[in-house]
Amino acid sequence: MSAKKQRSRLSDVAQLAGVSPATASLVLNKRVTGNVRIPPETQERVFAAAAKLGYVANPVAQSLAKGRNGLLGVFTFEAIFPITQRDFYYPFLVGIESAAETLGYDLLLFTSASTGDGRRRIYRNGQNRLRLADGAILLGIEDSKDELRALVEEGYPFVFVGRRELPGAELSYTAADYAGATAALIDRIYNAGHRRIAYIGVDQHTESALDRRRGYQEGLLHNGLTFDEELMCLVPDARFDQTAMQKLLELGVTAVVVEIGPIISAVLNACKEMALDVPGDMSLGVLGNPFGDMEDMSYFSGFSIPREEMGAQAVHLLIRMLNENSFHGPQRVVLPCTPVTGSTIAAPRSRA
Amino acid sequence: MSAKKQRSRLSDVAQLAGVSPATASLVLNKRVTGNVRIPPETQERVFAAAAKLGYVANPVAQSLAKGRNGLLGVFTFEAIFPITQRDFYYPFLVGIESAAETLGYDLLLFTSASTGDGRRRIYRNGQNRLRLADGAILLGIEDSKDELRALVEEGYPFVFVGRRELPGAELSYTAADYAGATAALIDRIYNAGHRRIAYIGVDQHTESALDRRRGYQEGLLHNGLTFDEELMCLVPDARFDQTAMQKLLELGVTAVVVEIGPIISAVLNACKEMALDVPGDMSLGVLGNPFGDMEDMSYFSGFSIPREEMGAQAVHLLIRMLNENSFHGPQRVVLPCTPVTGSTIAAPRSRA
DNA sequence: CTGAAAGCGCTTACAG
DNA sequence: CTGAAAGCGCTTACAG
Repeated sequence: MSAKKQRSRLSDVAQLAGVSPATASLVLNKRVTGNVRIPPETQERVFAAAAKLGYVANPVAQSLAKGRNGLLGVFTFEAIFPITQRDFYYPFLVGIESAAETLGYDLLLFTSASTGDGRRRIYRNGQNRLRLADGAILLGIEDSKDELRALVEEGYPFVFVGRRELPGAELSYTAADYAGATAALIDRIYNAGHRRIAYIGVDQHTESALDRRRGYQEGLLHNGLTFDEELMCLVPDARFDQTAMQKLLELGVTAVVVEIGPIISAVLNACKEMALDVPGDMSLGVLGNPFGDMEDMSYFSGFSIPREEMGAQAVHLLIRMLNENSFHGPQRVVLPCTPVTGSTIAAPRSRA
Repeated sequence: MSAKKQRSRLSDVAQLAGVSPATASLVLNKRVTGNVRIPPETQERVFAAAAKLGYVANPVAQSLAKGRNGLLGVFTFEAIFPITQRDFYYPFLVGIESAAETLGYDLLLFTSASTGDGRRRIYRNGQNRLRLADGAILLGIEDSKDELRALVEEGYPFVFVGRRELPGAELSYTAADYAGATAALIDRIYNAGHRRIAYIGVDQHTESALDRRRGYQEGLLHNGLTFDEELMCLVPDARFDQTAMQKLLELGVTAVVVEIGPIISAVLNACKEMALDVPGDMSLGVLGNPFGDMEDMSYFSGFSIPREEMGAQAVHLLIRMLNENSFHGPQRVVLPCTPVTGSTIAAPRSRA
């Protein structure tokens, strides 16, 4: 086995071709346009020398000299390929990868930033490792607002997949229009004949949850219904049980909209245990498509989240930001969700 | 919005602390051990200066100076996050990611190398883009032997996930022991009472297919059965039909082992159409677990491929190669497969 | 104990 | 048309 060959450098090529490194660089990077004019025969010599030496530019050196390297970072606050919830990042990554491929960028996955507890950190002893890439796409549920804020303050270009708001520091993101989609779902439920529509969610206040709740209220208002605090049902964990359902029934509820996640199972279980037929006795709207769900054959009525598109748009946004010379403020894209017909919404048995 | 802040450099920190860049570098990188001795108060000043300026080292410059960058490349010959066959790379990536995380490396996904036809190339106009990373993990079905050979000749450190043989150029890989697992499966089928065991596969000659066929022959021999050319059934695409099955029955076959892929469905269909009970009339061994299959609840009897482990071991191997100063020849790891009991192997109805 | 200097391998104005 | 030079931001022997 031969020892590792000594890699040839630009200067080797230049020397062999009898030109300066500057000229070799120009030729090899095809910058011979406009004011720069190198005789074809000189160019030939450079190309021949490069070919003969098997020359390949050192991308790290190029990065340092040029100030950018064509790398797009991907940072997730949780392991990117989880074994348990394997579908979580997948659709986003499909979109990210395909956009990166189209635009000719490579992806840098930050996997080294483990904290040992399953979470990941952007800053490690003050160092922002993301800077290895020209900019980054961030994803994750358990994001750290502190780190995001530091990133914004540092002026590092990044796009979050999902709406994220930081008091006092605005960031760029691609998001799904949960509010609009939820309001539209309320419309559908209203049009099916329902007048008492409850909201069931978890006791958490992420941006996307807030959007859904806002959409719920807007949907009610829009249809001339009044928002009833008692119908807004936020439970810790997925603790929705028969008691809770009984209370809703007594309040005249004939339809519920439910956030995605384990809470859906809890609601279905409660219905089953109480012998409530879905959608006969209780219509059910789901506020997003569960992960891994094939939207075209979904049992649940609701809407699907454009996850791939969110990923792809994040890449486009980021690259646009990188190509701008000056900072134009945070960039945002809000994408519509697709209604999913499903079979869990029907007319109420008896109109209120 | 404030304009992007001017990033502070090491020299800024050094100046503010009243030391040379060299000293600042030493302190910041915690290289003050052994012969290097810097008074605590000086160190304090450096740290204070760095904190005050919000200094973050430029990883690109560090890479250039150090000669390596802590990046592990991941190159797939097909899109890494396929929409259709979404499970293909997934288990490997789980292993790769988790090993990279453990060992503190970041992953560089080469997504820019599209050829437009769904395939990807390592070399683009002579440039090996993989060199952005210190070394790379390669995966893929439709690998290009030419590119692999060029990579070996170039001395670029890489590990293939899956056995790959190149005449005249040896490469490093992690593989599953298909031969051993197949032979062991033949043992199980033999022990269930079968004496005429056919092999059904596709008309392709990948390394892993050859391994399985070799294992089949070894398994037969090992049990005192003779290899019968007629029982080796290699069909183009997944074209296994009733005619083919009929022929096997006439040859006295009571059990078949089948390569993974669409061919399994073809075999099952043929059985169904001919009203052959599995495993009553025909026992079935599957040579690997289909992608996305949960091995602990598999219907199919056979074995499962240690895909995650293959990915993780590839990372370990690669890093070992990178840390060696001299080249020690190709590194290889062959991992055992896990038997899967399943319910498609039973005693033949009538012993031959 | 710490600084000056060279070097990592490129690119990019700037001269001529 | 092309070269010499400076510079990208670090690290690492080498002196002292």
